[in-house]
Amino acid sequence: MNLLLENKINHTLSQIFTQLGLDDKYAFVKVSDRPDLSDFQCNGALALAKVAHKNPREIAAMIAAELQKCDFCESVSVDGPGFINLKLKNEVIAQNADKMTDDERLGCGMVENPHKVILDYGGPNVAKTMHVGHLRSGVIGESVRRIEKFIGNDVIGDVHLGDWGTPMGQILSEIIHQDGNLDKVTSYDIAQITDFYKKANIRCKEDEAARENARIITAKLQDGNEEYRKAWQYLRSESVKAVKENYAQLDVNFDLWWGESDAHQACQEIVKIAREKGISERDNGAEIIRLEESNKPKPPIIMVKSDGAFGYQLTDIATIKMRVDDLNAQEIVYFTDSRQTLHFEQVFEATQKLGIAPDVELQHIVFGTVNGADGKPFKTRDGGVMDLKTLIDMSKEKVRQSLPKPNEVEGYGEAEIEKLTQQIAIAAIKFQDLKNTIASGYVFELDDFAKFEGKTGPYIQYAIARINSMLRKAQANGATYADIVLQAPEERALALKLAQVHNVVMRAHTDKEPSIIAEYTHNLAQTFSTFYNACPVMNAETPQLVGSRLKLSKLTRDVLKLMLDLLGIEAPEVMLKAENKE
RNA sequence: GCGCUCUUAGCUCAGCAGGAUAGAGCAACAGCCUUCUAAGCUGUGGGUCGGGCGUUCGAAUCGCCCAGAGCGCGCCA
Repeated sequence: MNLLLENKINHTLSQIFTQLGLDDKYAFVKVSDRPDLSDFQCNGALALAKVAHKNPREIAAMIAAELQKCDFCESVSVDGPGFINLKLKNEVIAQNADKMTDDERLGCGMVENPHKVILDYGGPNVAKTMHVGHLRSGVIGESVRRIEKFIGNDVIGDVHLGDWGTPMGQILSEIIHQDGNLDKVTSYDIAQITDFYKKANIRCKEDEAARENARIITAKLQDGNEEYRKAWQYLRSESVKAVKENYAQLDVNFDLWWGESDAHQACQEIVKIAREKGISERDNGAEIIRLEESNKPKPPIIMVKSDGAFGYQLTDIATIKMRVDDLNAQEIVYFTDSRQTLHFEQVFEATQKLGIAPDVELQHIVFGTVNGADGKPFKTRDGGVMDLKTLIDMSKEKVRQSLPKPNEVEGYGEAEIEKLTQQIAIAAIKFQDLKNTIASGYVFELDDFAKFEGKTGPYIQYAIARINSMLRKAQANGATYADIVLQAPEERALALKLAQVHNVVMRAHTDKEPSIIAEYTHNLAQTFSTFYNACPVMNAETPQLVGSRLKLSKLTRDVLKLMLDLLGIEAPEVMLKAENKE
């Protein structure tokens, strides 16, 4: 496959560096910080000068002189303390865009050595309502799953349901507390189940005896008590149903619906391995694994609690073993908020001590919590958490107001309008989340999720819809595509922006950072809008120019759609507007 | 008490393997619909990059100190 612009430059640069006897690790360009001076810049001379104690401008001049000879540069200059600025020939950028059009991957490469990666995201719990706090993990995980798949990795998304801890005992004990037994369990719907859970939670917080009782039931459940198992099974399946509905709305998908309970068997194996390796010990009735205590002391892993139940770290360790043994995982990535940092440090260290996942890369991607205006994890005005469904409904209602009523527009009845509403509302919600870098928490502004202007999902969908409309008209007029030529600065800027797509996707992949794609997508849509405003397409001066701009627009549309797809966002064919909308 | 993370424009956030004039969206203000969807475009104003010291030719970016905020610290998950 032909190298795309930026890679082609890097490749050439690398050859030049080697030829000059310079360390080629600095042989790369980045998109210029000074678009007035250049398309790309290389800061390598500055870094090299530092280690070699030489004049950066001299080194830069040497490199620039060689670069001068290559066939793709319009101009090469050394500026400031030693920046190498290069401007590309218009034809080179144009040809690059043409090549992208011919490629079904739009110029995006794949990884050289694909491997098997398990993504652990979502993590909803049985009997707990899904709220806005669950949004991030699911939405980010889904996007990373798509990115990994696209670049060629064999990826499995696992929801890793929270279905096995003390909360299970709590809810069972609460039902028994209220009903006297578990006979009526199978008649309860999800609303009642979550209600039981809430009450169980409150009672266990206040009442020592209730806590103790829940603990006993948990242990019995895990031990295989048939009555408890049956009731639990039902609660689990009802919860999964509700969770699936929520995720379906958001278009968040999983390949596996494993839960903590599935690791039960493997937990016992881990305990055995730990004993054989002599790394476990008894402590106050519990069985533990001690961890590093000198440099950065960590509390030990409590494998088996003094009441006989397995600790939750053990469940995660056992799950790693299963993923390695049964799924041949080579990389496992967890997506949780920052509160679990220590937990995963413990789990990873213990996994290493146990030797159950040699050569497997374990990674914990930490994201900040979704916060309210007070900087604390988001709560609604009445102090509760807002559930996911409410959020989605609010966004949908806002979208509905901006759309025509069913059958106001020909071909758009109830079903079509509903689908449009769904697509736009979900785009607004997901993009609002994905545009933030993973690591930082963000403040949840309810209004932002129903905003469609500026850096939002609908803004990008709108750009796509306009191009679609243009392409439809072009087809009706019998216009055809032609080789891309770049005359106006706006079309040059657009073609140059398009050339970045491969690197953007690769960066999003290595950093596991969908926001890089979100940022780029918005930027590309913006660049297109500027072009669209400045350069008439259908009414361009010559048929050749019409064809060129048409092709450039179509390429933009395809890249935007691909990017949205990698974010897990759909692009509707059209964006309709309500009559009364200004 | 110990540890981790954060503090950039009025608001929400980028930028951080040191580098040229610190960016975007929102909000504010001024323009642009008899030509391809105005959910759009163009322009203006707005910043002691929490504070201080240091390393460096050069610091939002690296180090130390201080202040403020959040989170976590063996039987909850």
